Amino acid sequence: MEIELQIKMNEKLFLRNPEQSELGKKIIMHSIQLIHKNGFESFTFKKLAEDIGTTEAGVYRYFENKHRLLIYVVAWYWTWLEYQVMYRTNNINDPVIKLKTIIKLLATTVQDDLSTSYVDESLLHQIIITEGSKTYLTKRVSEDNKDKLFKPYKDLCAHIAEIILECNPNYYYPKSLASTIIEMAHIQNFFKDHLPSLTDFGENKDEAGIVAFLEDMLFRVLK
Amino acid sequence: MEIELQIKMNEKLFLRNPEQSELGKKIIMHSIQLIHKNGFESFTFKKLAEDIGTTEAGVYRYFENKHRLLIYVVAWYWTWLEYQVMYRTNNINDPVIKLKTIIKLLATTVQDDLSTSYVDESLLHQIIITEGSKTYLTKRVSEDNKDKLFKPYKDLCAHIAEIILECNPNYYYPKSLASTIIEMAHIQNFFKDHLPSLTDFGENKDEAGIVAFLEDMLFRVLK
DNA sequence: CCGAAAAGATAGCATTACTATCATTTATAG
DNA sequence: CTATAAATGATAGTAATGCTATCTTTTCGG
Repeated sequence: MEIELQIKMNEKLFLRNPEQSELGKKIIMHSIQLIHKNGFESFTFKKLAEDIGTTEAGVYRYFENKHRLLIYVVAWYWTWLEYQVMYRTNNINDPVIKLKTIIKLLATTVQDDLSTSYVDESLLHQIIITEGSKTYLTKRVSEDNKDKLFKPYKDLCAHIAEIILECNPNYYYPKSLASTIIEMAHIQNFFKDHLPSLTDFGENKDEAGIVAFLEDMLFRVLK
Repeated sequence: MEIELQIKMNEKLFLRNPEQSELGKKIIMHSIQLIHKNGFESFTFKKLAEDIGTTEAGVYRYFENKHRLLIYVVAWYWTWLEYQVMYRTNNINDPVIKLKTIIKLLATTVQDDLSTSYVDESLLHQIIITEGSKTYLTKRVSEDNKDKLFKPYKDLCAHIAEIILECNPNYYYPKSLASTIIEMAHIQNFFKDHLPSLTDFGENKDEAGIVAFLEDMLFRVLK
């Protein structure tokens, strides 16, 4: 039996639900490819439409603008990752093992999850690393936050903070430590590939060093 | 005697040196104000020119484009901060006190330094928090890095890494820990103000909580 | 098979991100 | 003090971007 993983997205993120039509899924799929390839700055609805074989107006029927689309795919990723976290830490009691699992999920290139046919999670992971913070580093952040556009990220952060408290109930900054781990899993990855002198990891090495660094940091802090 | 602090900038950052003319200084000053006010995305050379009372073409004579101008002001800030760090940790022997001083400089709203007349460092600090990472989160990062545009940031990071090693010569990830402290000083500030549930600091509180969190983290890691 | 919804096709418009040109002002060297 | 080079101002123009509008055709559900 094949199982399609359906992720329910905040309705404010789109004008028409892209999961409910072929064109919508194409928009998501090709957006991920194009943003990954050329970066978010040079990504336009015109180029996307040409890539898909539809028109600019067609894309605008699904998303208000490219920033909303970015928030959509990023929120999709966080929701998917939260699901992965739940799935893989289910039945585990030791919070230390849970946290190690989470760090690996955050910092390691995910393999494409076949149960979500039109989303390539490994490309998406790269997009999150480079473009993820651009979703909130705007003048609109407070309005977007009121519309709950960042809820998946915040949920994951809260979830990690809880496990941190399981590990050490007296630790004073669980949420900041959680957001630090999340952000650093990405930033250290970016630095490793593009500005390696800001890290202790060689450029050609894989993410194992980052995982080791984050684990070391996290568990030293939680002692 | 008045002392003007002159910061020598990488020549690749500009077409004509903005420090050497009135118009150039106005460009820097008003850029900082405009980017701070409306955000980098809505900042254009047209608006800047109108603000100053010159023309778009006039601004283009100094900077290739707005991204270069952003890198310029961000690099300026890092150079200036490195100077502050040197100045304030000079004569201090204890690396713990040095690191505490640095954390305070990184995370706390700086007061406007009068020895740099056309730059408002407190506005600049806010810009670094919100826009700083956009300087390198691009497809051009490697070319820009080859042109040494990020050298001031990297120098500061290396400097902090050295002090970390003074603190604990056996610590294995000094550079990654340094970049983590730098980045988190900003990101936790942004989260505190705009997405407070990702932190343990109330929105109306000052940066003292962030300083405490970073110190706690850093010295637990370095034990 | 009908009506509604979605998609396609095309047009248009204000803004952005530049480049080019030429006239005028300002600085500076002889 | 003038010649002249450099910097600035003024204006124009162009391709791309970020949309909105409208009208037609296709698709789909009842």
